[in-house]
Amino acid sequence: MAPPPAPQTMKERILETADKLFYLQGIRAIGVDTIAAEIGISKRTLYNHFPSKDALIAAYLERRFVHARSSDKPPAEQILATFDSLERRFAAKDFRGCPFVNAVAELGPQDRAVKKIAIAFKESRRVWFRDRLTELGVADADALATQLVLLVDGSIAQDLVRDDPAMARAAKEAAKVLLRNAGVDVGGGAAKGKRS
Amino acid sequence: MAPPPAPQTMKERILETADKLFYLQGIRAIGVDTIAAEIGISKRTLYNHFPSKDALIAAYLERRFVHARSSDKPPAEQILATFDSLERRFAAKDFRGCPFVNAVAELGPQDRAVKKIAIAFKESRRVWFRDRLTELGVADADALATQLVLLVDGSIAQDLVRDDPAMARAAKEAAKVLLRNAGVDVGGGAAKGKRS
DNA sequence: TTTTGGTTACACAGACCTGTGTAACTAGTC
DNA sequence: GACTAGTTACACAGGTCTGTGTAACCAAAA
Repeated sequence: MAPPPAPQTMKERILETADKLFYLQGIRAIGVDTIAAEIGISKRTLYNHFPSKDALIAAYLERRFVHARSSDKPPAEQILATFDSLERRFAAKDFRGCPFVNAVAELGPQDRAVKKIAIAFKESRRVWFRDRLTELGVADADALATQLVLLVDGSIAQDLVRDDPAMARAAKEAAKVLLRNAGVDVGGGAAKGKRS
Repeated sequence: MAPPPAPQTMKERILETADKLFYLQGIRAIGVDTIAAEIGISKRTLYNHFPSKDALIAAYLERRFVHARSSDKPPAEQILATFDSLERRFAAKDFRGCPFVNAVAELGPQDRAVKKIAIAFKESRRVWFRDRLTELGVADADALATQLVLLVDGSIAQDLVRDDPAMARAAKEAAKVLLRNAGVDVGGGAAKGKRS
């Protein structure tokens, strides 16, 4: 269960450090010198592993692209658990928004490569939601999945500027309403009614 | 009603151009040289009007901070119209996300000044929603207002990476469900039920 | 006309950036 | 021991950036 003692390769160490600095401080704000210095290697070594900073940026984003997995818990629970995990991440003080959105924001629209992977990531999450909703027998799973990712990305953006983990809880409450409205049982009463 | 023929001041011309370039290409991506060149003035003139690039950035964000006004239309309509206007803006090809979120994303967390104005903007929009909801007699206007801004920011983030104006429509549909759930009449049937 | 305020052209300091070139060093391997 | 692969230190080219200094210029006001 514990990952192997990790005889971490040089490439991995570079990526790990680039990840930390790029994500926390911004891609444009960090030079390759800084990354090399942080690890304690020479800039030359870094360039021996990555042909350019662009390649390093691409690898950084690829590495951030973790595909969500589905557990054996009930789909509705899985969906709502997404927002709980979001809240935990917001509470951590090394959270700084969605790396893909940030990358698109700071690298601009002309960087096709970055945009492509960002789109892929967003779509993968939407599909994950959709599949869970389909399992639940929701009629228009596609539309509802889109609405759920809006709540996810909205809470991320809000937390980025406000540093308020409660945004995740607000998103979860909204998600519950949307799910109930689609006929999904999420506990705590039927669709309508502001009773208590 | 029409604004005066605008004997635009130098300062205004600089701000206007800075706005266009900062917003479309990114704050870090644009140098003061570029802005001056675009207007056809010397860099010296620019620095005669703004003491530093930071000051220009601050002024750029201040200028973007337009307070939403409320019309005399019914509050529910006003709320939903927000998403229509969002969709129109998404469709325009010079839309590139929320300038405040983008600024925070690319300038990093240490830039207190930028973060402050970004927070103020986000909060002003939340308050606008809340006030409309209070007019409607919604019980927990605060909570619902937060959920609505999540939908707004979520659709903006999604459109930024996907260039898909339909995100605004999806947000609007979700907003309708949330409003109905709070007892607001938004036309098209009562709260629950997927009847057509 | 003279003065004055804003402007221009242009050079430049000082910093930082990406990326390369090179010679020396330090393992491990045959 | 000899060979090899990866690494290091370091200089440097060539570019960009912010911000300043300076002398000339131009137009409108006094």
